[in-house]
Amino acid sequence: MGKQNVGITVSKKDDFSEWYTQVVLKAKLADYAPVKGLIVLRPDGYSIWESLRSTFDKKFALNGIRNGFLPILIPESLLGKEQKHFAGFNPEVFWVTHSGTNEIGDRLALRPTSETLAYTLYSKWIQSWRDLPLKINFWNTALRAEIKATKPFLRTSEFLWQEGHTVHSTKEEAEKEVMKILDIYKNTVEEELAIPVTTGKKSEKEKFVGAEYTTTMESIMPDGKALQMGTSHFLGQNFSKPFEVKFADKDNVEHFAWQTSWGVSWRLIGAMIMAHGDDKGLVLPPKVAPMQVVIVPIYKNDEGKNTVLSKVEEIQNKLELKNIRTHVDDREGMSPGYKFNDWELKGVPLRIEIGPKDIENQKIVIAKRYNLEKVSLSFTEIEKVSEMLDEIQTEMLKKAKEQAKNNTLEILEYSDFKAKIEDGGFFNSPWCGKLQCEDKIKEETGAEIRVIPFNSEDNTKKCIYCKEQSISIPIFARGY
RNA sequence: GGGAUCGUAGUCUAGCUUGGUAUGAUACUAGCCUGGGGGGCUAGUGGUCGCAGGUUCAAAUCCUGCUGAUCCCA
Repeated sequence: MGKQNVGITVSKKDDFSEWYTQVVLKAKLADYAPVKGLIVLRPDGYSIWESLRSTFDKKFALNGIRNGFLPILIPESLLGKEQKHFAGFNPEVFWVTHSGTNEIGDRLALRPTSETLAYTLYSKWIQSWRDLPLKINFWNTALRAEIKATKPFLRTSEFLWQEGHTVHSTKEEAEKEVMKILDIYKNTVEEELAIPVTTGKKSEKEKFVGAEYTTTMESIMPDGKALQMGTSHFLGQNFSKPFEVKFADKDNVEHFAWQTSWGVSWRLIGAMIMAHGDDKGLVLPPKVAPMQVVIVPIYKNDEGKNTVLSKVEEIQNKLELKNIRTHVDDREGMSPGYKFNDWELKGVPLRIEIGPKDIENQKIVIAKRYNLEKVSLSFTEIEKVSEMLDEIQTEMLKKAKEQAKNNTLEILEYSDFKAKIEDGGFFNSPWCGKLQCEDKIKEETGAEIRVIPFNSEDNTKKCIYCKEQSISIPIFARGY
């Protein structure tokens, strides 16, 4: 068997974009669908999504949020109820105009997001302060016709996500909810996917259309581009007014409610691929890996095979008792070397090798995917695999944090900004708060304000563009 | 939004200029040998050449339209 085209044929450093696409396809996470801009998730890709979903569901439940389901079609009359919101989404909406051969009068949108639909229903469901807070999350897909070149997980015309929509009786409670969700997002991404994020607010220019303000978490990818990892919006009463989401308070006065919406998508999978993968392929954080340990038995003849396989089964049972997701690669007719490369391409965190030599020495060989180290363990130390997985998870986050730190620069001079933007990275640069400067910087450098980190207010510096007094130090970067 | 490149077996590809039903590798199937880092030999399977139309006795090849992908720039 040749090695041509089986593995990743470019290096992550030299051709990041091609590298990414190859990893997605060759690790069998996803494939292209026969329609422009759409992808298909394969079991290994979907399994990662299911793992994230189950973690989020647990955390949402602890916060009093339950899951619901909304239909995919939204009548145009509803979608257009909040003007700014509609104007923002309209260019990328897919429309259903016919049922069979009959034209539909009020054409139907394939949901680009569900605010308008959800709030139409919320207005029916909410009458009293006793009905609040109302907190529902929806796991579904959203459709937005992408004009730009698409990329699996990062930009596709249909994407898997969750959208949460909550309603509160007070502004304070709603704002608190926005932050609670952002916190859940941050700790889940850091703990499960081992990707560090920076949280803060979006600028007025970049906020969600229809929101009072948008909070966000952003990450810097190894190629120096920023990726939005999730957003949590404070909607104020911008939707409750047009959609009449009203409630009678304890004093019997009718009030418009205060709302939030928030979402993360399968983009997180794309971020995980970029953050941790290497020239051999995918590297999965143990917590979300569909298989955490793969065992490759090695033997020369039937007799050796029986001895090895019975030991393999014993080890597999021990690991499974500790709830470690274990797979035995007993495929015939493939050399061990082929299997090693195959599992490395697919990013399985730990590989155990057992052959005649190991049986003789009462030991196994364990290879760690994230740093390609091999160590040996005696048969009596099998339970250490649990600790190794935890350690790998920790080390991966640590490594990603260092990477992010190296990609973050303090830039005070615009000439410096322009000179270094080609290499990418997060730039901490003072800003006066004016849209004009933000626009000019975007126009001249392609960089935008990705996030204004919490506690980044600073009026002691000069705006990177106009030199007037700064109000904060946002993070500028080119984005995906 | 602007530009460039490309679509031939699961994958990568030759052939296209100068029209004659497709080349090679790899993968896949079977058997034997192998087996601790992408194995060897032998014999097989697999393609309406992205889609639709046109020119022609004849189209992967020439023409038109459509569609999809990749990369670069704002």
